Amino acid sequence: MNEELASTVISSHLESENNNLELQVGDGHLSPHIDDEQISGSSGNDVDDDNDDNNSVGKIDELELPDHDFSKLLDFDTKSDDALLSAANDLLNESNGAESNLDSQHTDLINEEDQDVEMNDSIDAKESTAELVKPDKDSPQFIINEKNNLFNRQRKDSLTPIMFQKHELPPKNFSQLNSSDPQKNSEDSNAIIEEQPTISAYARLDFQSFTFYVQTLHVIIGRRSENDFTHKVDVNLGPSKSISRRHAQIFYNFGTGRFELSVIGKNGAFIDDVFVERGNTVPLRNRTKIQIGQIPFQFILPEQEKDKIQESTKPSPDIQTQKIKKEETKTTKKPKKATTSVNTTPVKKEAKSKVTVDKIVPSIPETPIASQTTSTTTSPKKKKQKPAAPKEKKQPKPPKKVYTLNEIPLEYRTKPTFSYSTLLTNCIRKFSTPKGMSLSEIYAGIKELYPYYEYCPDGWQSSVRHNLSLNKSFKKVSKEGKGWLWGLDEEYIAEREKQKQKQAEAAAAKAQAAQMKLEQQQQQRAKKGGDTVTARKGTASAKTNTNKGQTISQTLAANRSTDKKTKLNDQQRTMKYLQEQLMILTSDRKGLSKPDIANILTQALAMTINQVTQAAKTKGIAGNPLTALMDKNPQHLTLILAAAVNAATSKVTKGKVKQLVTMPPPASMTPSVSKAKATTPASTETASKKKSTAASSSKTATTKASTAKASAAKASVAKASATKASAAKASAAKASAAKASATKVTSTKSQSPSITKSSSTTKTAVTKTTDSSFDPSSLSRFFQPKQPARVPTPPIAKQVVPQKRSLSGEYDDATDDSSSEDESTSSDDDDDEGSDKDKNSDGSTSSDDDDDDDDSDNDSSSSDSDSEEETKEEEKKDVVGSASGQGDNVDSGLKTNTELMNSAVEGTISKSSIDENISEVLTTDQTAKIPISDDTSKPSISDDISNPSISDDISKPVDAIVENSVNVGMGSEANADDEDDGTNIEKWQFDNHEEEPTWSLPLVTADEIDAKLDVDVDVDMDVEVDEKSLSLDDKVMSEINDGI
DNA sequence: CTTCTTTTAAACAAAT
DNA sequence: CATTTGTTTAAAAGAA
Ligand SMILES: [Mg+2]
Repeated sequence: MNEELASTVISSHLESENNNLELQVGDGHLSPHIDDEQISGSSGNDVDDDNDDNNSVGKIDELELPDHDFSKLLDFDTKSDDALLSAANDLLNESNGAESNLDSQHTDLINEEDQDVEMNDSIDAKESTAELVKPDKDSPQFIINEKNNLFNRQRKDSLTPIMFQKHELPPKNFSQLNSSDPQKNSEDSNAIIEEQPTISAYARLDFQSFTFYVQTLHVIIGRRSENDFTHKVDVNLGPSKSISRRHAQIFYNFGTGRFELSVIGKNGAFIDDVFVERGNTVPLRNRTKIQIGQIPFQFILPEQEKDKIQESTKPSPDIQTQKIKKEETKTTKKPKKATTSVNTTPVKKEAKSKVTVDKIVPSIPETPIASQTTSTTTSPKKKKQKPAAPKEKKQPKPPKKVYTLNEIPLEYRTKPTFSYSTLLTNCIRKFSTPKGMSLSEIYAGIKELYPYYEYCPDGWQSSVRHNLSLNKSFKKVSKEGKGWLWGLDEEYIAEREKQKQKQAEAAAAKAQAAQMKLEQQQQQRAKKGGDTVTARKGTASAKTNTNKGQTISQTLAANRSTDKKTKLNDQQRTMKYLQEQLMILTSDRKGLSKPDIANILTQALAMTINQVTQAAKTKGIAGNPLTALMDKNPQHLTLILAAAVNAATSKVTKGKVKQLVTMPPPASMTPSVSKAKATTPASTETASKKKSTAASSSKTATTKASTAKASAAKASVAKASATKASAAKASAAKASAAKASATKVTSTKSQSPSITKSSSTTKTAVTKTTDSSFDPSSLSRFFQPKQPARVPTPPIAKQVVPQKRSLSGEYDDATDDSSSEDESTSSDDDDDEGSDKDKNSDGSTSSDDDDDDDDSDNDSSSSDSDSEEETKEEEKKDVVGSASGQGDNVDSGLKTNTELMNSAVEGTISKSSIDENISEVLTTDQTAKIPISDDTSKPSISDDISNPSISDDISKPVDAIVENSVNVGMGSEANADDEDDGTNIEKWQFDNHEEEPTWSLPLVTADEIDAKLDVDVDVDMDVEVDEKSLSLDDKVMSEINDGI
């Protein structure tokens, strides 16, 4: 039933769109009569009406989609499409369709979604229309009322197809929805897509993964799950419950002559980073940032952007908006004259002329922040203002802020490579009191240790919980109000380590033995003369193939080199990492042409390599410094890369563009690794918790006192970090990431991660502070640690992060299922008094306990019954056999980042000799070219790449090497779609790039690079680098030295 | 291609 | 009634 309708509607829409396209002309102004049309209009097809409206109104412009301009918002790959589609259709699974959508990129399908929706609604449409339009009612209230009616309106916008490329229609959607005649739909859509070169619309909404064209004067934005046919929305933000079915609407206010957005949803929205409560209406300016739920997008008005683009890369001019707030909302109502009427929708011509902006709006003269943007380090100002606004006293839940790339300090944009178990171990070691740490404290601790987690979405917390419960290394030490205080099971950890080592050794021995054998065999063969080349088939595993039948030389190489191999791999890994980071850093091309970008990237890479190498040499450090740096402290590397990119940029553009990448304030970055970081975000939640009754609090307090020692220790640590933080901040106004936290930091510090519950009074105060200062939610979806959306994406998939995970593995034995056994076995002492204890716990806990427990679970959840069934099964836990790994010593044991780093460095260094390193580096340099261009030069396959013959390489021509490296760096796909130019480029690692654009390599040859380095670049390097990179290097170096 | 580890998500239960 | 906190189970991605 619905399906049929749907199909019909869709087709009609499509047609209509075509019409629109044709219509393009656009008359220009918005004439009042339009209203009439709209109101009266819409009989039958909504669509038609819409079109009419458009026509009458005149659509202003055609937007071409200069993707590059909006590179941030638009670029990227197809996969997203799939995601969207799936989300749209149904896939609840994907769950936050929103998120997945966002993450993914590219064209949208929303249209389709819309269509669906529309269909459903189509019926209702008519009446709604009437209301909408009435110009008079600008007032928000009015609007709101309308909403109540829900169903009604239907105007939809067009869907524009945007470019689309590859993604063919998603069969799924259509098939599902319109079983009736998928073909038709598909065809239509295709047709449209192809045909339309430009799109007529009043404005557009740029989402991360798609673009919505506003082609009607009223657009409803909200939530809608697939099966929900009760209402329709023009822009479907996915199933997330945090978004109301009708969360916001964008409409044209004839009175003020501009588009405005009314927030209808319960949870409000962020407009230019300012929280706007439900019921308020705010004017939309070009590039106004909007965030609803977890979905950020931007309102874009047509205009000629080209020029601007360059200058103001930054999309957000926000500040004023903030001020606007409610008051402004009111402004809407202001009577204003017709004269300006058109402005908002600046038709190219008319708009310009008319645009007298409005005095009405106070905002305008903002400082040209945008322009400064790059140069000034940007960050400071932005911070998030949200704290102020969002804090409503009411119940409304504090929405979470999603950070935008630019809002996140460079250092914290990349996910730490540590596994969660390592993260937890480090965190607990650092902050835990003997009694353990509560979950919230752990969260806070991790954020403090690794600020990355401050800015990313909260998915990681789920992983943390998962690890705590599943991994035996973590045990419940004592109970706290609601949950448990977690601690480390040192014994368990120790044992595990042992086993591992054993295994490792065994493996190593084994490997050696194997090699020996092989060697012998080969030698024999050689003698016989049977060494004819057996081409190596590529078994991927390096070792394996190496051994397998290879030439003697190869064999030899293999033998001597475990090192070599690793080195080579390291090198590849490093190059890959560097390339990826560069792509990430330069995601915003700022209008530069490909050749320029290619040039810049190439030079930047060369500079970075050169710089780091030099520094290392100076310091007399051996080993491939780049690899060491990458492993040890990627943040620094990123900074260096950023500096190099900027240096290269200004060089290439001859000063036109000084900063392609936003640099965080120098001071801020300096933070020594070893120490705790300044920013302490922390316990946001605490607030809620505090509620603890006075009694309890008092108890706690007591507890604390008793525990003093532990807490004291903690406190000290915390404070230390705090102090540093504050100092740092003070020194440099950097503002960057740190932001508001200053106050907060202190407060937090005092609390330190652990304290949450304790200090009652103090706590409250503290908590408050915390709240105001910090706001963890918000626009961050850009990056995020998580895996790609679980969309059914087929092949693709690339790994973003080059870094290797710590394979060693710390987890546990994990999976052991028979938890029961262990417990029983381990026996610890259990205590069962559980229930009693719990009750008392609060009280008793506070007092003593001391050692008391170790208890492993027991009471609470333990399901003993179950245990019975399972028998031990394979117990072997101890034995464990996993094999492989040689992993050296695992880091699990490591405590501090510093330690980790040091250890890493040592290892690296020890292996290689200086000379070799240098040579390697050089080689790398040559490799340095970064290809840019979309076409698919050719797909290189990972497999092939995987095992390049190493030993031989030396002799090999540079070219070969280059190829390898290149391949490694970027993914290639066979069929590329070209189409967009600037559009795709890179994406956040978080996004998981599935497919990377394929780059062809135009580039510079090794010689060229050398030349550049020698001549121009060098100079630049010195200049630019001195301050930033160099300083960084020094630090790094010093650390390295220390380590050594 | 299979196995093992780790990460992400979700569904649920319990406690607040 | 909404959140937290914990357990479990799946599935997907990576490394071996
Ligand atoms: Mg555990």
